[in-house]
Amino acid sequence: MPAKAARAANRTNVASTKPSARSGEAVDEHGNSLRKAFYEIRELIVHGRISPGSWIVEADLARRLAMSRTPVRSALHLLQREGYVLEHTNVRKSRMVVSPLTREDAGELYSIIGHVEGLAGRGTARLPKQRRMEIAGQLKSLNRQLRAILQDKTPAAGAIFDADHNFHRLIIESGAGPRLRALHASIEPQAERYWRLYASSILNDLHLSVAEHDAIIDAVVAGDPDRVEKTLQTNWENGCARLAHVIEMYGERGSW
Amino acid sequence: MPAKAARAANRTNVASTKPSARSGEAVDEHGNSLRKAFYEIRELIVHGRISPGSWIVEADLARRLAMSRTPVRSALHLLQREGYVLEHTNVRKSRMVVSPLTREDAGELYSIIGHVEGLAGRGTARLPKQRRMEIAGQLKSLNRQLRAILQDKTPAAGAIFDADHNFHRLIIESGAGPRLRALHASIEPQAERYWRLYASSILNDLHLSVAEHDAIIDAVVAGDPDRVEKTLQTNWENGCARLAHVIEMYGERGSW
DNA sequence: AGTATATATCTTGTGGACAATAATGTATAC
DNA sequence: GTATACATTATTGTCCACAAGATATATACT
Repeated sequence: MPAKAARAANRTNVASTKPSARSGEAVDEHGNSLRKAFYEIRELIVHGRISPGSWIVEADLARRLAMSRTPVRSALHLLQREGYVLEHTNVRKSRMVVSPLTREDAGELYSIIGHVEGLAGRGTARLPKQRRMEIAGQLKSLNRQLRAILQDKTPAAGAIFDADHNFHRLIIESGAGPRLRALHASIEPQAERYWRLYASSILNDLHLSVAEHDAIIDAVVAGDPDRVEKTLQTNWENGCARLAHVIEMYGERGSW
Repeated sequence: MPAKAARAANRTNVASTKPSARSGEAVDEHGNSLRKAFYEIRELIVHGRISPGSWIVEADLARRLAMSRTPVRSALHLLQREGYVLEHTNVRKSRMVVSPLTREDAGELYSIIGHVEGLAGRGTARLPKQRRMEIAGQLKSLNRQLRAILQDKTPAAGAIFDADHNFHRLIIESGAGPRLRALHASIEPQAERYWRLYASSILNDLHLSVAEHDAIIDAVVAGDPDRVEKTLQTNWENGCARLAHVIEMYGERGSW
């Protein structure tokens, strides 16, 4: 009776092979699996290591992340709620797939981000003048960086992304409250998915975005909430248009 | 495939003695616990049955909802990410509390909702004329309802809330894509928390909101995205101001 | 009494067992 | 050869046991 034996063994807690942390090792500490699962899976999706539209199996991910299904499962639910993953709508049994990348979705996503950042930008614009100048200085520096990278004959997509990302992040950090910040943090990486996939094709148009950044900086200096909001929205809107063009050319991913 | 072997061995399973569903009973079906937990807990929080700032214990909730801790736990994580619940930031051990209601949070929340709805409103404003007129008709009807209720000498807070809610929901449904809709669905109930708590004190000022609705309707009829967005934002902004006043008077809940 | 330490208790975090359901494959009847 | 019933496998959903951390309580010592 293997089953009974196994069960009994279980209960008496022979405990076998304790995973207890050894002396010096930087072992995964207890209590971080869910976080880890969330960020790692998100990373996998954002970086396209799991392709859009593909089929997710909890057990596979669990094995890959060297943990049990429990935290993986929770992480997937979080990711679902945030839009990284879709639930293939069978009643009472959720089949999860990586959200596909489509032109339509990109449009909605970008406009949401534009508005969220626009709202944050209003906050930034209302800061005291001194603080605003300080921020404008940093923004200028970041934009200079961006320009410099773009002038390279072989610009590294990663570096460009980081600079652009930092530019926008600075605005969020300085002008948004906790809620808005969380919202941005949950949505923004989804734009990165599109960026990464089509980056190479967008690079040529990127000087346009840099120019738009200048307009944003001017508006921050002026301390004009409406203008900051507007210029930010425009930046995302145009970014979306540039992206849409590329998607049109190369096709969507994972939607079939 | 070692997994397979293990599974096969497992399968001896004598077990039974099962809580299997009886013939006719409307037994809770397998596969809906998480959903149920999420909505029920959210409901408890929104309705104030668990007071703001109070201390959540997974096991208690699990007992209350007649299920195990697992789905409750997942639901709490979702609610945390959406802002209904806060993690008392001890590293690697999350103590969860119901988010307190504060003036500051209300401000941020309302402005986010205003902008989200504003964006949806832009979508509504861009619909073909015929559809817009149809929607405007329904909006007018809802606003008439609202006016009627307000004229009662003993207006029922619930009815008012529902009418107002439907008004805004119609705009979302008609003008927002799936992402924006989901976003709204996750944020909006949090405004309801404030509403429910301070409802009685706001009732007097509510005719102002009704007037603002008229401006929204006009803008929809005109098909002017900027104006629809603006009027919606104004509606929420003013709502927030009215609320802030009351919070100032009666104090915050759960922040100490 | 007051403080510090040990102990008990409560709560959360994770893994894994099992149950339920969907998908797939196989055999059988016709 | 096809279609239907049946068996098998793959995968998700829930529960429970136990471990790790906190918090509260009791005890010892000065």
